Amino acid sequence: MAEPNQSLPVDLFIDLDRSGPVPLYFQISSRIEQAIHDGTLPPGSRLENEVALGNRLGLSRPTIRRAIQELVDKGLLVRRRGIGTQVVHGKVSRGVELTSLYEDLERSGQKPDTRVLSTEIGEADERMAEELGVEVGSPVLHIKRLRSAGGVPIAILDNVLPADFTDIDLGDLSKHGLYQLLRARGVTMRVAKQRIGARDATAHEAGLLDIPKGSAVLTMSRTAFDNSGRAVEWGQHCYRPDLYSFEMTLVER
Amino acid sequence: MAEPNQSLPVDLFIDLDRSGPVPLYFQISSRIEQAIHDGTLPPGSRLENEVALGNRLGLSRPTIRRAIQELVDKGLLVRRRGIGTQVVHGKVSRGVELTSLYEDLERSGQKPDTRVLSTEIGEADERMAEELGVEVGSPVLHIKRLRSAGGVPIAILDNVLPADFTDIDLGDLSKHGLYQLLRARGVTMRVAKQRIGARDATAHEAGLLDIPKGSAVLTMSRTAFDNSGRAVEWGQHCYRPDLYSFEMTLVER
DNA sequence: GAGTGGTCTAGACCACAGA
DNA sequence: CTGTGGTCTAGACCACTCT
Repeated sequence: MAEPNQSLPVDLFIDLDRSGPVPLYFQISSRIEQAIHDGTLPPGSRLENEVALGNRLGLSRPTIRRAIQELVDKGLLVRRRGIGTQVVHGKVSRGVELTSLYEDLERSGQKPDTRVLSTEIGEADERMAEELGVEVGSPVLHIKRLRSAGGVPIAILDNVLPADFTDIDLGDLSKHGLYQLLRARGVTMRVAKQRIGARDATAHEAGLLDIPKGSAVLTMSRTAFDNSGRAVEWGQHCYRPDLYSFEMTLVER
Repeated sequence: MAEPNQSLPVDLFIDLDRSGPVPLYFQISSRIEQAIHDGTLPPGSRLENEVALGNRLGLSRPTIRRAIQELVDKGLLVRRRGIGTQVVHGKVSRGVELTSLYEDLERSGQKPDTRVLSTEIGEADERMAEELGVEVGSPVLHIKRLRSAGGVPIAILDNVLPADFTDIDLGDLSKHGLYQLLRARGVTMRVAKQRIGARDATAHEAGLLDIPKGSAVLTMSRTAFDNSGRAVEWGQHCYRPDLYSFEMTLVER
């Protein structure tokens, strides 16, 4: 009863698109992920071994391996040498991908809303210079926003951007996310380093977030880098802890 | 000045061990990581292209690719098609691997210390059953601990383990970490799903953590799975926010 | 011994960026 | 056009787990 299922065929492996832009390994991993989410591959069940899967699909083993590895990295599958590949137990099957309650609100029809508190072009102080990797005193764009959903305040967003972005269209900030605007300018985020913590809210923060003075806020500070490795944004955010949390999956490497 | 360095040779690629148990791609990625941390490869500098690197080291391209990919996943390198591979800017080079201030304390000589508050073998309630993937009413081991460093309380740890571990040696809990004990029993953690949040401390928690009643605590709840995909542990922890935070690196996939 | 994943090779063609 | 990373093939040998 420890290993309830033998290897499953998973018939849904027809119609691979070899000419389109979608990589084969991605097509495979998507199909397997779908099979896990809809219960075709229940928790604990074993996958076919890599070689057999490759033969049956007419693909080479490295391609199959990469497809499976994608799902191992996502925390959906577990592999053991000499044993095989199994689906992870737990309510993994659905809903665990969400990163925050904010997205829950967004999905449930609550429209996110942003109020720009202030924008200012100033000079980088020591801390900003360090975080962004620029010279002290170089021009930076400092943005403070209040993010709400369904009329309820959720987070205070404090961001600093290097000189290149001082000409950003500030009017768009109330309509689009900062990352959305940067992407529209051709910037693609690739790496972010962040720290999550907590502290008591200041009186000002408590007022903005509509919570009792001195109660807890969840904090996150993050520096993001684009695809050339250059710092693009440094943000210090604080969230209403009853409306926001961070969810993640860790995989042993 | 945007691209300050051309590709660097990085001479330190001799003495590869082809017979030992350490994979070649790991030997390569370790050497590159070392070169980044000691400044041989400064932020923004470009690596040699994959083919040239492979030829010079006498390795195939897939092996080189895998080595580089390891560091891309760690957030140390960034790749662009048609451009090349570059070292990420920022103080990335060192010190960002630490996961928490707790480890800072540990490194600075403050010995971590654990006090077992209570251990109890009980029946799984609905929540525990759901998190651990066991039947409601099945036996579970419930452990509560207080973790300190240098005599200062840092975290309250509340853990629930399934039936298999009810015979764990509870005396060891004050001397070793829970994960350490599980590993000694042959259990290897592979996947963990966790949620980080914040809230006001209860009076009881405030007393244990030696903080003012009602001030903020950082919370983390986690379910861990072993290499067969089975849930092994469910924990609900709360931390003193002035002594603990979570640091992580995100990479766009 | 049989079956599995882990590693590695030596090529190939393609998509994209820049001069 | 050249140079780069992204994908893919068709094999090979090894280490590990279980029977």
